[in-house]
Order: sequence, then structure tokens, then C-alpha cells
Amino acid sequence: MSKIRRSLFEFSRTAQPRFPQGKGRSVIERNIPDVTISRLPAYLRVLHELQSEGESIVSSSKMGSLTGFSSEQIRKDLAYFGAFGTRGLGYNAEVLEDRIRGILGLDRPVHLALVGCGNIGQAVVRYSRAQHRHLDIRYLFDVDPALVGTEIAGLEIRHADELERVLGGEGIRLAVLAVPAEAARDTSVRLVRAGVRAILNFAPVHLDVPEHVVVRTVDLTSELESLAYYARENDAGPDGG
Amino acid sequence: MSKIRRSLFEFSRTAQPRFPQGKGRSVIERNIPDVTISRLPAYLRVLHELQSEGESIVSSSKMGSLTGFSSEQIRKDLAYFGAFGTRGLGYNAEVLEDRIRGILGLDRPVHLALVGCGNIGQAVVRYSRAQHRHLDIRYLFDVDPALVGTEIAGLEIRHADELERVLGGEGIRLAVLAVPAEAARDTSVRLVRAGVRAILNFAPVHLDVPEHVVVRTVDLTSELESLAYYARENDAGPDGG
DNA sequence: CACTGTGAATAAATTCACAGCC
DNA sequence: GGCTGTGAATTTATTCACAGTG
Repeated sequence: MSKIRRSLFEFSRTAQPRFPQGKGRSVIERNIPDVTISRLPAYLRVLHELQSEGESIVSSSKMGSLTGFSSEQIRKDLAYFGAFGTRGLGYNAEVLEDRIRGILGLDRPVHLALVGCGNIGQAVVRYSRAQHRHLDIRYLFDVDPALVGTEIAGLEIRHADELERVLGGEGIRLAVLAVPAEAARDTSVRLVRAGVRAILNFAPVHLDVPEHVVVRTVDLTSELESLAYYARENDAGPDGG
Repeated sequence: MSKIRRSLFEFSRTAQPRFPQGKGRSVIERNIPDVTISRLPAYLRVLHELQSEGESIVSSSKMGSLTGFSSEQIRKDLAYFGAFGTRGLGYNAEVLEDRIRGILGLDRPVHLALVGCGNIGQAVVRYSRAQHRHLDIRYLFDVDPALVGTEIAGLEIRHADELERVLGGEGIRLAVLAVPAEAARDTSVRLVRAGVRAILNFAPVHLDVPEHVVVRTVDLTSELESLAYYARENDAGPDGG
């Protein structure tokens, strides 16, 4: 009974070059593992969900069943930032949500830029505009003359030449990179020069950025290709094993 | 000197519920770690790249510098599937590429379905149509009457009611789920009933699927939120530490 | 001599198990 | 009794280091 790990068969995230923990990084991330940070948004999401259903106290196992993570893992993750639960009871959802927002820096508006307004770029803009509050795409860039000057979701597309000038002045530190593969490396260099510290990269390219910059690459083709492995026709089917 | 881990500061992928290795899974994935599988597409990509530059023999360190993974890791990953390099020389790029394609099941056409033709769904269709050869989106579904019957990239959108009927008949095993969060869980159940074995999920929801199904969730909001942490204004800047 | 393949060592992440508390 | 917080145990993943080989 206790051995059964249940059907949460979610796929441990796409491997990316691991980062050198604690090497010249600032005080805020101390020794917080990156995996912990990557789980916080999911906690945020379920806390929000539960609150809107009127739950003001939540347990780690409740959060676990909604996120698919184990309750111990959630408790351990949260404990990195201090003890904000109550033994015997659980966590105050509102307090915990605020706390996590603060940790992620989402307690104040975060402005971001997006470079590359093709298929994926446009989708991200529209999607984000619909979703976020504190994460706010503020600047769009492209090099295509057919796009420059037009708008997506009410936001004007500027020419990528202006990138350094605009971003530097605005103190933008987070950017989405959705340019074609060939342009990705150069563009990332420019983003870094413009002061960007974190990049969500959709180009199927490894970006070799300086140490103080964090890149997260989401490559749709790679995701599908690795899923193809698990979708292979190969065995007995649902009852298999 | 040897301690310097260089600037490849890529962010270890978003955490997802880990899957129960070797529990009732089929023979093909044996004990191959999931992280290994998730790196294979990157190897595929650089092998392709290098070949088109005329390189027919590649070393693990060459591949390492292009992917950001260490050469040992690459060698170890490849060794799970047998020894197809030549000591002292390297790997034959073409052979290795074919081999990896075979492992992933990309040596024959893989047909897939996409459900949810909103922003992200449309972007994925257009993006994929431009990119893949063996990964081929064949069926699109939505429930929006305004979309059903129209086309994206030359592919007709069907009503989601037809999902089970169409997919079951066609033996589709891989699907992209790009429906709104509220609909994601139900839709995933239907996909699984229709025989789908692997799902690329863009909805910000944890899907609780049976054990023989693999889900990979890509949540753009979560990605940005966790990157916000690293983009935080907090320390000395580029020279920090 | 450069490069693979791989056990052994290490590091990192997860799970166990239980004390402490409501 | 239910739940948190956390060291200890375990499992998983990565890196080291080197023997083997064309």
C-alpha cells in the first residue's frame, strides 16, 4: 500500500545544463535549490485556487494532491524560507501566497521585454496579457519591417535596433527570446548587454551567457521528441508490465 | 582553474512531479533515466547541425560545447543504449543521429493531435508545421464554433466531440493539450481514453493520468515567475560576488 | 594521443520517519 | 488526530578518473 506511487506519471522536466550552485551568486538565492524555485509558481497557483474556493487554511498534502508533488517536498521547499505553517493545522493560504510572491519578486510589478514576434512570440504576448498581473510584458521587438510599427494586444512592436537603448533606460531585467534559431545567440548577447538577467528562450539553441544571467530554454520540438519516446508503440498497453 | 564551471548558466528545468522509474513500464525504457531521454533531442539537434557543416565524426566534447552538457554526461547517456562510438576517434554523426532517432521512435512518422486552437495551440501548429518532418500534427480539435471548420496552416479544425472517434481509429498516441485550464483535466481524460500515451500540456494544471501515460507540462506563467526570482533587483550586478 | 566507456566518488534531490505542536 | 518541520536514509544524477582502444 505504502509502496504504490500512484499514477502521477508526470515527466521529470527537460534536462538543461545545470547551473553552478552558489558560485558568485547573490545573497538572495543563497543555497536555495533551483528545483525549489521552479516549484514555487505551482504552489502559488494552487494557493490562489484554494483561496478562491474559500479555503483559508491549507495543508501540504492538499497542495500536494493539486500539484502532484509530495507533501514532504512541499514542506521542505517552504522551510527553506522559514517556518510559516502552524503545526497541527497547516498554512494560512493568504500569508503563504504573499510570502511566495515576495520570494519570487512578484510583490511588485515585473516588467519584461519580448524579442521576436513570430508565431510563438505573438502567442506568448497574447497569452500573458490575458493572464498575468505582476508580470507585465512592456516592450516588443522584431526586425521584420512588416511587423515593426504594428501592434499585438495593444502593444507596439519596435525595431530590434532600439533594444539596448530602450531596455537599458527602463531597467528591464527579464526577457522572452522568441527569435529564429539563427538569431538567438546574437540576440541573447544584446539582451545581456542591455542589462537582462533572466531569459526565457524558445529558440532551439543553447545560449552561453555570463554567469550572472539565467536562461531557461523551452524547446517545443525537443519536448515533443522526447515525448515521442514514451508514446512509442512497444508493449502491451494500459495494462502493461 | 579546473574549478571554474564557466558561464553556462542555464537553469535546471522546471520541476515536475517525478515519475516512478521502472514501475510497470515497458521494456523499452528499461532503466533509462528520464533525464537522459530528455537530453536526446538536443543531441539530435547538434548532430544535425554539425553534419550540415560537413562534420561526419563528432566528439562528446564538441557536442558538449554546443549543448551545454558535459562530455561525460553525453557519453554516459549514449552508453545506455550501447557503445556506438569509436575510442580515440569519436562518434559517426550520421550513425549516431539515426540511432537516436530510432530510440526516440522518430525513425518513422509520428502522428499527433492537438486540442485547443487558441493562442498557444495555433502557434504550436504553425511552428511545428514549419519545423518537423517526422513529428506531424495531423488533427486539430476545438470546441469553439467560430474555430471549428476553419483551418490553421492548411489543417482543418474539428469539433472536440469527434476526439475519441478520430484518435481511436488513427492510433494517435501523442497529443498536445492547449485548452484553457478549466478544460484541461477533462480533456486529458478523454485523450487517455482515446489511446494517447504522452501529452504535452500547456495548461497550468497538474494532470493526474494513469501510470502508462506520460505528461510534460509547460506552463509559461510558471516559467516566467520562476525566472523573475533570478531577475530580481538584489545585488551588485554583473561583477557581483 | 585523443577520445570512448564506465566503475567509483560525489553531489543533489527526494522520501522516510518521527519529534513537536495544536 | 492531523499537521508541520527536519535530521537521517535513500535514491537519483552528475562528475571524476582512468583503463581501453583505434
